[in-house]
This record gives sequence, structure tokens and C-alpha cells, in this order.
Amino acid sequence: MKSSSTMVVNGGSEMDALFLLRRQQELLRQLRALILPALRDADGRSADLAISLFDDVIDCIAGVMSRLEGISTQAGGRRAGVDVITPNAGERQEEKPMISNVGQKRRRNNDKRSRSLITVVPHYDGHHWRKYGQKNINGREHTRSYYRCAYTERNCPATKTIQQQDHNITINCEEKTAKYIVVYYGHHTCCDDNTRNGAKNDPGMDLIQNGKMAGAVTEFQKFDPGDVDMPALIEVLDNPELNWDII
DNA sequence: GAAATTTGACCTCA
DNA sequence: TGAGGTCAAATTTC
Repeated sequence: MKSSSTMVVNGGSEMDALFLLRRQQELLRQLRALILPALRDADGRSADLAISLFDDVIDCIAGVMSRLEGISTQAGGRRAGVDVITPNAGERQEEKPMISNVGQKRRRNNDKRSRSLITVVPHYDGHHWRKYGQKNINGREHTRSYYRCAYTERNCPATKTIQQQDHNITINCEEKTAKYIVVYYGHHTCCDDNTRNGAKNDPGMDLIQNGKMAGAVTEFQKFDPGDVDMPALIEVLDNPELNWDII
């Protein structure tokens, strides 16, 4: 099956290419969060090397994106309705805690939104989340669920909401499985170690043990750090099982 | 029994 | 004033 990414590239503009690059960048981050726990358990040195390689690739994409952004700005503005996602965007945006007064209920400011994604696996992002609320949203068929980082005792302010899309998306006459809009707020201050350990408890990580993501992980465990196969990596990123779309 | 989830009430903000 | 976000007690799950 030809990926939607490829199709857009073939007929696309600078903005389409930018959109795909953002998607790839985000996919890389998700893949990084996905495989690092397994790598660290197996071999800490490989994990460190993998982090370095991932960061290099993400930086390269960021460099290409900034060039393309220069071109597309000259050509007439950004793609409507798409968040601009820059490297570490979530980390840079948040200087203040999201909730300024503990115990006070405050409506979330949209400025605090860091990024949003559409995915079929909303729990699968490498972090350990705890649900703290659920609401029916006006005009929506499905409820919205509210999650915060499970490491709140370490003052981690990260939260996210998961909203199932009202209608399943159909691409190339194929009925896709239910998709969820995941919006992340704040960033994790619970550090990588917690992310790593927390991921073991993340419901999404069960997917690996259950075999849904086993292919990707198995491939990576066989990975030779000295032999980076970029086409193969792109194949993994295009894996519909992950199916992350930046919105 | 601890941890996680559910759910109704409450609070804030547009 | 109502929609959306959060709290916290009750309930469920492990």
C-alpha cells in the first residue's frame, strides 16, 4: 500500500513537504520514546547511541523545515489549521506551571497547548498517564478524556486530552479504525528516567507485549548501531500501526 | 489494600 | 451564562 505521505510528496508543494517533515519529526520522537525502554533494558550503550542518532535526525529535519518555511513564507503563508511544531516546541513554550494556584480550578489557556496529534493508539506515547476526568463535549459523539502525568508527586505538569473523532477517516476507500485527537499540554518535568520506567506501566506498552508492535521492537533489538539504514527507518515510520498524524 | 478509573459537582473564562 | 477543565469521593480493578 502506498502511504498517504508519499502521495502528498509526489503531487505536493513546499507546504505539503513541510507538513510531512513535521509528521516525520513527530514520528521519530514517538519511535524514540517507544523503543528506548526496550533498548535500555537490553544495552545501555546502544540506547545512548540511539538517542544521539535520533536527535541528529530530528535536528536534520528541523534544518530542512526551517529552509522550507523560508520558502513557503515567501510563497504565501502557512498551512491553515496546522500547528507549527518545532523541535522541542513543548519544552520551550512553558515557562510557568500550567496551574498557577494549587487547588484552584482554572480553565486552560489555549496558549499553553503544546501539540496535538491524530492517532489510533492514543495511549501509546511512552509516558505514564493517569485519567482524572471525562466529559461530554458539546456537539461531539464521544466523550473527551482528561489525563495527567502519573508523576504528579514530582510536580510534572504535563496533561493531555483524548477525544475520539466523530467519524472514522476513510482513505483510498479503506475504512480506518477509530482515530483519536490527542492534545498535549505542558511538558514532562518528571525526567527521562521516569518516562522510561513509567512507560513500562503505560497501557500502550502492553501493545508491545501483546505483539501489536512486536515487529518494530524486534527489528530494533537486532539493530546494529554502526549500520543505520535510513530507508528501513522510514519504513518503520510509515508503519500504519503507529499512524501518527500531526494536526 | 493500593492504585486506577468513574462520575457528578464545582470553578474559570470567553 | 454555558462550555470546558479540574477536583475529589465513590467505585472498580489488580
